[in-house]
Order: sequence, then C-alpha cells, then structure tokens
Amino acid sequence: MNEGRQVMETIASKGWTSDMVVVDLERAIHEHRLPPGTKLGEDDLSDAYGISRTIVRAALLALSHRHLVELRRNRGAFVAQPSVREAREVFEARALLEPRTAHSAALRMTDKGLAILQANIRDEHAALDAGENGRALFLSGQFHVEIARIADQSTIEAFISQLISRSSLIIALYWRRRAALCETQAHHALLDAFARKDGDAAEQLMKSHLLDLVTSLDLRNVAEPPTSLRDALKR
Amino acid sequence: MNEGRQVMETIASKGWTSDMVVVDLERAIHEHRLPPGTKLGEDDLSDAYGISRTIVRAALLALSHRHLVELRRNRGAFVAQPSVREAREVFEARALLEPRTAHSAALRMTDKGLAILQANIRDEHAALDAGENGRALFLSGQFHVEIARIADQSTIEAFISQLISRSSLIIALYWRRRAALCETQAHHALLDAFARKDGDAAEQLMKSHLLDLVTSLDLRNVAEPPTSLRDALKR
DNA sequence: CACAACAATATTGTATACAGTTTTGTGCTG
DNA sequence: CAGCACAAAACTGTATACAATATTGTTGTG
Repeated sequence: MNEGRQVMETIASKGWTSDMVVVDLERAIHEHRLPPGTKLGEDDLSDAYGISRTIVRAALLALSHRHLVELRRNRGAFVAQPSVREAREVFEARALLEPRTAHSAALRMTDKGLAILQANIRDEHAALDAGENGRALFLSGQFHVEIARIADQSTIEAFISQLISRSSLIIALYWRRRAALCETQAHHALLDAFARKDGDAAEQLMKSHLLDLVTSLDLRNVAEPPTSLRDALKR
Repeated sequence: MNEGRQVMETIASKGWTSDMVVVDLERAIHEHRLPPGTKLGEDDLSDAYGISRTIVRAALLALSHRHLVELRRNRGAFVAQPSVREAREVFEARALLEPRTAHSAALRMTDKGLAILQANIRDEHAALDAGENGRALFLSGQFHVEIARIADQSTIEAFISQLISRSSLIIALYWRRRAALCETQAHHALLDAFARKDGDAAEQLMKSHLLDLVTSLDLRNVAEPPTSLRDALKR
C-alpha cells in the first residue's frame, strides 16, 4: 500500500527532454486526442510537462518540420490541418514509397519480423474491442512503419513514419467510411504474403491497400478547412 | 561614390531569421564550403550572423532534422558525415521517388518549366567554366528539385530536396570519378525527354542517371568516416 | 446602441544569465 | 619526463527576463 505513493506521479515530474515531448505529442496527435486545429500554447505545454518554454519550443519546431504542427508567427502553434491538396500529395508519396518497400520487406522477412507484425494486428484488434479507437488507429499506422523497419531502410522509414502521422491528421479531417474492418483485412492479407516471402504479392497488396485508403476519404475540394474562424465567417 | 557606403554591409547586419540562416548554411554545406565534420559552434555562428544563440540553435535543430547536421549532446553541432549505409539508403530512396516524379513532370511540362531547366543547365556550365565547382554541384542538385517542383508535388519535392542535400555530403565523402561531363550529359538527355513530354523516357533516363551516380561513388565499407579525430586514432 | 479608438491583457519572439558538461591547460608525483 | 589529478576555460543546456505583437476588453462618441 505504501508503494502506491509513487504511482500518482504527475506528468510534470518526469525528466522530459525535447525529444520525449515530441514523441508524446506526436502520439497524442496520431491518436486524435489532439484534433487538427488544436492550439498548443507554449505556457500550457510548459506547465503540463513541468519544463520551460525553451524545451517546448524546440519540440514544436520539430513537429512543425514533420508537418504535424503549423506555426503562425506571433500567433502560436496549432495541430496541422492538411489541405485536400496536401492529403492527395501525402498518399501520392506513400504510393511511391510503400509498395516497393513492402516488396523488400517480404524478401528480408524473418520470424521475428513476422511476430512483430502479428502482435501489431493482435493489439489493434484488442484496442478496437476495448473501444480505444485512437490507439487502434495508431497501431494501424505502426504496421506500415514496422514494414519499413523490416525492410531495413531507416531513411525511407523516416519518410514513411512522417507520412503515416500526417495520414492520421488527414483521416481525422476527411474520413467518411465507417467500417473499420477493411483495414485489418488488408493487413492480414499482407501478413500472409510476408509469411510466404512473396515480394510481388506484398507489393501489389500494399498498392491496393493504399488505393483503398484514399478512396475511403472524401477529398472533393468542398470543405477546405478554414485557417481561422474569422476567415471562415467572412462572408 | 557616396552610394557605396551601404555596399560594405557585413553579413552580420542583415535581419537574419532562423529560416534564413538554415537556407544559408544549407547552401554552404551543399556547395562544400562547409565540409562534412566541420564544427558549427554556436558562438561562432551567432557572431557571424549577428544574432543570439537562440536563433542559431533553432537553425541547427532544423538542419539536424534534415540530417545535414549532427548534434552531439554537450559537444556541439557538426556538419553530418553520412555513413556508407546511409549513403546507400539515400540513393535507394531517390530511386523510389525520382524516376516516377520525372515521369509526372514530363507529362505536366510547360514552356516555363523547360526554360527553368534550360537556365539551370546553362548556369551549371557557366559555374564549371568559372571554376566554381561548389556552385556547379549545387545547381546540379537543383535540377532534380526543379523537376519535382514541375511535377507539382510539394510533399515529394521536400523529400527529394532533403535527399539531394544529403547526396551532396555523400559526394563530398565518397566521390571517386573525376570526369564531370557525364553529369551534364544526363541532364541534357532528360531535358530532351521533357521537351518531348515523353514520360516513359524521362523515367528511364532518371533511373539510369541515379544508377550512374551511385556507381560513381566508392561505397565499399572501407573508409567508415571517423566520428572524431580522437576515435580515429585510438589504436 | 453600434462602432471606433484606445487601454489592458495575454502570448509569442529574442536575448541573456546561469548551470552543467566537456575539453583544455597546469603542476605535482613517481 | 611520462602520467595522473586537479584546476581553468570554453562551450552547450536550460530557464527566465524583457521586448514585440496580437488579442481582448473598455470607454467614449456619433
């Protein structure tokens, strides 16, 4: 019972470094706990993490370089709101990178890699069953990052990781399909191809999967997200 | 004559913002005026640009996110020294992104785009004739970035731009071929394909061009660049 | 009462002071 | 004089103070 005292350690008492804050915020954004457009005030964050604004600013700068946060001069930091244009571009880039990376991953697949991907799918199911949709979405993205990791291409992995995070923002803004089943089905099919070390199949499946993702978005140029409430209500 | 007073404005008297410093340093690195391994002391830079260390640190942080600068804790910032492994990965990523981007660019090519590429080649020749090898190398890289810009894919352009800069570091470390002619020949051939709006040809030419670039490097695992002089001479 | 000018408040931008770490320099000891 | 311990200097890491800017609130006038 006396051991319990340490448990209530608040978020502010950990030794937060800039990089840790980046990871923490990125995950919160990825899980839709911080929706697009959310203001990220420097004082709010420095209070929350128990650090000075210096570290917060470094973290926000890093996130802006990943296009997850938009910095408006003298106005502050906001969770990014990708435009329809940007959404298309992100999936265009993914279409160039991911299928061939999946191909490489299939050829280099190991038992350990398979286990990681299997565990990922399992965890995602568990999260969905528990109603933790944000966590499920995060894990769903991680599946793609793990593939790049297995392909042993850290440079490409970094690009894909960024694109996955941005995709999460895009999904928050433009998702229309309700059924979440298609997602895990596609991942299962990929897993099978990986298990067979079938590079061509993995490449094709990934290509279809990405195409399927794009078509599940509503990217008609209708609802361009307003930069500010003021601009949105101008006329 | 009295107008001349303003001309001797030193580098330190411009209103340097963090982003401007990033661009300036990136270009210096790209042009090999700052070779890999060069220490970028915060005081040195803040003196040179006439700004506080705050801005310098923001710039160095940005450059480290682009893998052009390596930050070592409590030790400072250094122009990055890509490993052989990283070099391979960078060209692997370029091979995934650039050929199909060239394809898109060819299909969307305009007179204006052609003019930009022509001017680029012309300027590169001029730089080579003037013995400004650094500037020529920079322009040679810009050629690839312009293609992505013409393809109208700013997300992919950002990735390619980063990869080009990193390639410049790789060239500084691993270049072995002396003849610089092959370079401009390849760009000329690409220009022809673009002028014909021949997407397939452009894609193929770009693929060959990148392959040619890689083979002009010495990427045997021999000369792993030492992290520091100290480490290099340890035994 | 609507609206504009102005004041107050809040928030970000930048510089700087200080703390912590690494590196360099010096002198002592064997 | 080589080698080690310790001291000094240089440099980076972090917090904070202050300046600049934007936002919000208030008051006075038409």
